[in-house]
Amino acid sequence: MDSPKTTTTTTTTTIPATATTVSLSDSPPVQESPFSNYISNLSPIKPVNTAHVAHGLLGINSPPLVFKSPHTASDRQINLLRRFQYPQISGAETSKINDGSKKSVDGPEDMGRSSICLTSSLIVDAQTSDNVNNSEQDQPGSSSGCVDEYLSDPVDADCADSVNLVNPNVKKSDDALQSSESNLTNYKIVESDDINDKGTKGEVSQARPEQDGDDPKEQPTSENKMEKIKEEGSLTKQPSHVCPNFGSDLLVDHASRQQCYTSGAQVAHPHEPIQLVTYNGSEASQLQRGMSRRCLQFEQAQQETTKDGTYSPNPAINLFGSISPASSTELEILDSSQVELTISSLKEQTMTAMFSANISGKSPVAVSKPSGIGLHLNSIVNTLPMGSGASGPIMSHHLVENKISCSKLSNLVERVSLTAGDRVLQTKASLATSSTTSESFHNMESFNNLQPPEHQVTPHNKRRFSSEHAGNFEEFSPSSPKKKRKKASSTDGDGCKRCNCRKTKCLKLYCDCFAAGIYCAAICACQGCFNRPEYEDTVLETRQQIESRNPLAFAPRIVQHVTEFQAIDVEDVDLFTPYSGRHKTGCNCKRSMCVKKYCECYQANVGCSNACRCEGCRNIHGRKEEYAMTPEIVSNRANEESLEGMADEKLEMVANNKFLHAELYDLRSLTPPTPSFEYFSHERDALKSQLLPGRYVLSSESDFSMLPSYAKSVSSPSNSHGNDMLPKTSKTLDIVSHGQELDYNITEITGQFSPQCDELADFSDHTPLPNPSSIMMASSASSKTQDKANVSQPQVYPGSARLSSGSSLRWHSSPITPMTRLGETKNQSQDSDCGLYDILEDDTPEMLKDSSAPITSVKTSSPNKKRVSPPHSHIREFQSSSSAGLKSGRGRKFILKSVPSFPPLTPCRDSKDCTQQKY
DNA sequence: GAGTTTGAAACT
DNA sequence: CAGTTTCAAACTC
Repeated sequence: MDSPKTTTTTTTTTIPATATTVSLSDSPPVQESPFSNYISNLSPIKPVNTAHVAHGLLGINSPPLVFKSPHTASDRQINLLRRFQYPQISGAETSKINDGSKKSVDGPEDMGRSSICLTSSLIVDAQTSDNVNNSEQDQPGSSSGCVDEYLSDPVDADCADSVNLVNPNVKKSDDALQSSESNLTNYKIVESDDINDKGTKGEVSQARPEQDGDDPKEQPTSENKMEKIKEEGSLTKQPSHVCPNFGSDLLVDHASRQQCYTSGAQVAHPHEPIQLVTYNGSEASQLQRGMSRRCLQFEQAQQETTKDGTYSPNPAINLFGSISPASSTELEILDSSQVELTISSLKEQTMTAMFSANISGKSPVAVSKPSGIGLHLNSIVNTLPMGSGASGPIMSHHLVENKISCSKLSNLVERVSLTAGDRVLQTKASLATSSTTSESFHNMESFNNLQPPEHQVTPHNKRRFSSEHAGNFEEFSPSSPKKKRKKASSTDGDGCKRCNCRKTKCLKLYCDCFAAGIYCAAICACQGCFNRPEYEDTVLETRQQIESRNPLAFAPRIVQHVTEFQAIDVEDVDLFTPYSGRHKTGCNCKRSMCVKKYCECYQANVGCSNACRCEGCRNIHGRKEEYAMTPEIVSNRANEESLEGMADEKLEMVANNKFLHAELYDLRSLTPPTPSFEYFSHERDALKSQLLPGRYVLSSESDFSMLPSYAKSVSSPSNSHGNDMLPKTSKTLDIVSHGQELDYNITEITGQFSPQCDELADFSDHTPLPNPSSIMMASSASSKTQDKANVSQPQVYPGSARLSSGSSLRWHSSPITPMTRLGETKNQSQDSDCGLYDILEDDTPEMLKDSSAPITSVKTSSPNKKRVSPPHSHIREFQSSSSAGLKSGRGRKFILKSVPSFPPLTPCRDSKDCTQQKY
């Protein structure tokens, strides 16, 4: 935490994680105290390091996986759901899921871990493998219940376990490194994790055994995972360790992983996790393992789900509580949700949720979107609502993303997209909370459905999480069946989706539940439903058939991109969020003008893209036309708008920006859920108040007034959004400035919220809130920063600077303590942010201009890449390169540089620019 | 609540 | 790959 560098170094050595684990296992207490100390001092930096390492590797490796991620995500989601739809994926996933469920059973700790672990989605895999191997089981954990451990647990468990499984040596090395670098929080975390894992081993082992025992299939899958892990080698593991900080992005391998990482990064950074650990204590550690694993699984998908985070069982709750005071509301919600849901089922979700919470730290919100990303529409939907703000429904469950699938951000969205999830977090407290709760419920339900036995408190909750996780909490809200429909179907509430299928037996993609990889819930009004746990075989078979026809049929449809702008957008958007997101296949609207939910893009709160074949697109989230528009155009428009002050134009601008970002992100393959948006939204208000006055106060306000009308004109449905939009537009114009302002605001907020927030705040400026958002933000921010940098300074290594900024941000956030951050945030955090902001502000125009070129390139590649590439880690990379080929070179370079740079960059350092920008 | 509209999914 | 049909959600009344 303290020093990114150390973390980096550690990360490099991360491999030693095993060693750390060993040491931990050996003398957990000792380490703990040091860890705790370190932790207190430390910051996420380590994660960064790990991430660092991981990035390179993971990022590289992961991308492809990422693509798969949809599947994976879906798989994971599925697993979560318990549906092991796909034997293939499902196998591994299922194993994970099982593990997760078991772990979930184990306890909230897992949740905590998961949150922590989230950082290392890889870890998850490792964990899963571990579960299989269960070398981890051994770990006795001593666990200190210290936060460190807690944090570490997730990581450790994952990493350590995985490492152990894979390479004991590696662990040793890691340990050595850690010992040497014990200071590094990351290592510590890892170690702690290990310890926890070990400590929990007993528990874990139990849980695992269950898992193992549960599904033979799982074992194989787990083995597969193990193999993968092995292949990836210590690196991945290390990354996992690293991930937390930084790595989240790098780790991307799988969207889920990425998500995890990102979240983990957030988590790791923030002290919150630590706190959680401390709170949870050994128990947490025990549970954590399971949690972490589950989380891992889920997390991937879940980024979004994590957002929800509501699942976490009581323990989870504890974690939450400990985690983010700021998010207390969320926590509370979660708690309630958790209570309702059975612990077991929830565990995973909770894990995610916790993560999200933790991550968001402050903001529960974070989660949401996640949802959305990469999710099926369902997931998306979930996210959307979130975006809408409080619309909670979507968010609520979702998000964040998510069956899982991302996002992000979301969060656990019902159907998380892959990564589901996309993930995204977004959170604003209110939104987040509501959304989260809903999500959590959904998750719970899905869980229950998935896991019949243990936890299913409810008979069937079918709900699924969609891969994305977004979790919809259909069940959650289960109001009347009919309501289900509306709400369920879309976003309503919660995201839980409910279907009303009559002829398809819920075995076709017509069924939202099925499409989301979720079992139908009691809430569903479907007739002759076969999408139930009891028909698992049928479901799986059907799924396979569908997949055979279209491998991506269950992949998240929406790829979220957390864009830098998102932060900005967030403000304006209010929650729409997902600007950055894009629909993979695009819509084909002819009469709805993409302003109604008939439009999948609109429904997902994402703008139309080139992939769309819509006619007369009026998508408020971004028109197809705009999508194609280059930054220059956007900038021009912005200028015009500023001159004209036309709300519509502003909207367009925003959309353009979003699109641009989206493109960039897409390229990056970031699918981070937009959950964070919500988070932003919260801040946004504040920001708005501030911002508006500043630049566009009048204009903005006028815009607001205009917006509604505009929105109406455009589309009635999104009026609220439209309102938000207006502000956004104004903000967008001012984005740079906003960024500054935001920073301030954020800083404040972050200070209030939590350390984690700091990071987010730094990035997002405003995102202080939610971790998930932070994650998202981070990814987005980083991406944005990079993008901007790239755009603005294509030549420069802006990458380094950018990266540094991004890294710094993260670093700052993680390393920096909240309070410090507050002060620093302005200074340091801003630094990082500043970097970004500076870039943005200074560059904004330039960026737009510059970006235009890159963007175009990006556009070309983006869609696919989005999917393919892993989430966050890639995101950054991509971000840097986001635009595409152009950037790709840079991007990679950046990435590489970024990795190294991060450590050096340390958060504060970058601030210099920030100061300038701000002032 | 019933009926219509819509666009994706499924089918040919 | 294009066109048509089927389907369930979204929407309207």
